Amino acid sequence: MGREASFGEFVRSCRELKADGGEKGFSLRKLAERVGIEPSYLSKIERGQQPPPGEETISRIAEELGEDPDVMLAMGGKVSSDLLEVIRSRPRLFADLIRELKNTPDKAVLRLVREVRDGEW
Amino acid sequence: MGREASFGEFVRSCRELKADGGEKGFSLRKLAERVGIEPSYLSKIERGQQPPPGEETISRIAEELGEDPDVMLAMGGKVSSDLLEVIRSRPRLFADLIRELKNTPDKAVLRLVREVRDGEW
DNA sequence: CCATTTGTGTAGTATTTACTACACACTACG
DNA sequence: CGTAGTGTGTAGTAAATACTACACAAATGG
Repeated sequence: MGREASFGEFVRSCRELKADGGEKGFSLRKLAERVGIEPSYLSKIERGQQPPPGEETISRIAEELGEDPDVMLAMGGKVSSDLLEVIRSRPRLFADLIRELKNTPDKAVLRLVREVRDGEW
Repeated sequence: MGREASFGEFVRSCRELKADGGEKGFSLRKLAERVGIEPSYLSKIERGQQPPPGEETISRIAEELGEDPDVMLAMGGKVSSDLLEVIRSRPRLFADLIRELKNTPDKAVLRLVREVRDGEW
């Protein structure tokens, strides 16, 4: 129940911030409509009464709320399927890399990302 | 049907190699017993008539056949849950890294893995 | 030739996932 | 005051997931 609740709480707080922030159109019902799900379903999700929805739905919620889809997916206990695809294409390589980086501090990983991006090798 | 079939074919060929290689105890039934599933189920999986089994079962099959679990999971269209856990713990970091590495050649990724392992930073 | 072992066919099932549909009560506002 | 919009409760469902149980026919082996 822990993860479901925190996911829902996060969605709700994001939505209420948007709503209070003058940007109208973020009542529970409006968000549900924009995302394409039933209001009652979203209500249950926000209160942790229902587990987080599917990947597509989480991504659409994140998009509507201006949040990072990967972060929101993570809170929902999922990982974007395009990332899974990358891993599955070269499982040995990525399994090793990710396990190696498991206990590596953020800073070092971040540096690695930049190294790769800038092609410093 | 493509992925399911190739997964099954791979399992079958591994098993038959083991069986023909003198190492007894790798008939379909024996493997099924060792893994803890019904023979008929394994039979259908090997022939691609049934989609690949769950993560735990795939891992046990790989273990029994002396194959790499990550590779076998990948063939079954899955990614080990411990890797997912690592990604979910720092989604922004790992999402960026993995997408960055999507089109990076094996050699370069491998070098990265070694760099991390040897702590060259 | 009889018992065992082998792979396979058929017919299910329990659980999880990812939702919908509709009715209800409360509040707000014009 | 009514009506529009708000969140929520109840009661479902279709499809996917991950299997089991049992029976059968062909091959194998002592």
